[in-house]
Amino acid sequence: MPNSKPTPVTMDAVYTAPGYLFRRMQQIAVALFIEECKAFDLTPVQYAALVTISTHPGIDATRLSAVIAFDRSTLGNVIERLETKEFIVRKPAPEDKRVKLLYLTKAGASVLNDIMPSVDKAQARMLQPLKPADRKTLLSLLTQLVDLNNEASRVPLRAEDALEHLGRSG
Amino acid sequence: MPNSKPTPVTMDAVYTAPGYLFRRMQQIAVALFIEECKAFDLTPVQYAALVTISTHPGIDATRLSAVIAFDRSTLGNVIERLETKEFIVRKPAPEDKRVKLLYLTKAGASVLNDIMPSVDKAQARMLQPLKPADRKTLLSLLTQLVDLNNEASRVPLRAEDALEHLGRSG
DNA sequence: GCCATATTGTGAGTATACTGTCAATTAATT
DNA sequence: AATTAATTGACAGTATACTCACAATATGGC
Repeated sequence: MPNSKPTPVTMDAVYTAPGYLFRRMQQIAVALFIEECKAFDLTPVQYAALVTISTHPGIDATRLSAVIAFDRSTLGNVIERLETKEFIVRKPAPEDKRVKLLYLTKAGASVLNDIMPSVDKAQARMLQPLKPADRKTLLSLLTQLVDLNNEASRVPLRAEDALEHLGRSG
Repeated sequence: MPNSKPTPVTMDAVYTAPGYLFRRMQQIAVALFIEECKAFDLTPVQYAALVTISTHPGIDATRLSAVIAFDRSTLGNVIERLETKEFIVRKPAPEDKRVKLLYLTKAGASVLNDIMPSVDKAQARMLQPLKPADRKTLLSLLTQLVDLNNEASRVPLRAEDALEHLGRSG
């Protein structure tokens, strides 16, 4: 062993690290989504928010952030942009003056309906290079890993059922 | 009006989408890295840049961005922060007045050496919830997928070998 | 009823991650 | 050699994604 550097660092320290691979796949996933959905002027996060408001009409921002595992502060900006595009509206909650409830507009429901095929296409393209069996394996492992690591993230996912017990009716 | 019957949207449109899972894992990966490495004041991206400058002393910003698949504009800010922390230095290239070459400082080499165990710990924690065999499977599939989807990302990875032909010596 | 505590939305601040554009400089073409 | 191309680093702008902090409001303990 020739004695020169303290630690022989190679690029493998980057390329084989799971964190690096997750970052790359996130980059690729966003790029494919934007490419397929460019006609709709919606980002992946805005799409997720829109879906959730569609399935949970009248949800508030804090609960929305928990349902899609999204930071509350960041979500404020996302909501603002969706409101500017007139895809959603904010209405003050009658029983709690702090809360603003979120609803889809007709335009929001329409764009959500129309964008679906493009979203599906983008999602399919992400896994397309793999063999079908490998796609299933990867999705299964990823789903497990995200679930088992849920508490490790700064903004853990709190699914809909759990939310009902966290609210005012707890 | 093409659609009289709107598609019944469920949260599965979000939760089972590969793009959503990749975003969650990226969130989790960053959170674990920051947690394990908080003593070193380095982000995952800054770490990757530092490793690459260590293995490629005198690399310039454009080439660095290609080697870690990182946007050139974003990288400018990353480099600036690493310079402020005095982990790297920028030196003007003698043969090309546009180029600034990047080198580790002693403090940079030191922090890179010291942070390694914490980085390894963070990387291990990301996959820890899976069985060892599943970890290998996931890593293998992820590596394949990132490689096969390389051109889909906005900033494709251009590995070191390819770079030598893109440079001045082509 | 009152006070400590918690929640909600919001704001500032930092750090990716991308799109453009731009001037300075270098390389390629004629 | 002179015009054109391409490259480099920098800047502005947008959008996540997180931190901490704050005022307004609501809740629970007493």
